[in-house]
Amino acid sequence: MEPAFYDRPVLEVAHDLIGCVVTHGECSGVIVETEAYHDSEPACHAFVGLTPRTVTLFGPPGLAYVYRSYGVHALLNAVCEHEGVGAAVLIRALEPLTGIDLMASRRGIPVERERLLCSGPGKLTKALGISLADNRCDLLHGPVVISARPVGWVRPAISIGRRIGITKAVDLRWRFCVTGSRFLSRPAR
DNA sequence: CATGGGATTGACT
DNA sequence: GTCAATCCCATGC
Repeated sequence: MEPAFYDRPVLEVAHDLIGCVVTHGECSGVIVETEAYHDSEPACHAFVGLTPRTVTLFGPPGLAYVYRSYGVHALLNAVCEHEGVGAAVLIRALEPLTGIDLMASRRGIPVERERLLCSGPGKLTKALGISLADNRCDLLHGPVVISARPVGWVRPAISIGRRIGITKAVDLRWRFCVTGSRFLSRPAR
């Protein structure tokens, strides 16, 4: 992945991250679901402006923004657009690729339930062992790395719909999914 | 300094 | 379908 990849409109990056690979240690998976967030709309944490929590979102593109959701789950985002703009792509689901046994043990479910290992933003961070300690890590160099689409994922069919689990700006169609994937947090509509 | 609200999940009815 | 868990941090007094 080139550094300039993330220095683009967040909707383009959210679309183009579909099919790319997230790796942490021996575990990896293909991104099958993303959502875009931008400081111009109220569902984005950066909507409130520059605070200790949102400095990462306004920082340089290509860094990870990892935050705790509902006091329980760590959620992984890729910071986008120029420094000074608060925008990021939420990684919402992966199709498991490597380290599946370790993912299953971290998730506490059998490997046979592959479809459920990374089918949600909180599930995938738990499966890959990603935590708040990975906040602000460089996604080009790790520990959390996002790399380009592998063979067979060069032209994924992508469906677009509304974002999930939010109460503001609910009508924006800023969610991107691999059409027909069994690994989504929820089916595309 | 106290309060309240989540970019969720899993257990349960 | 409902609901609690659990913690960071923005906001307001």
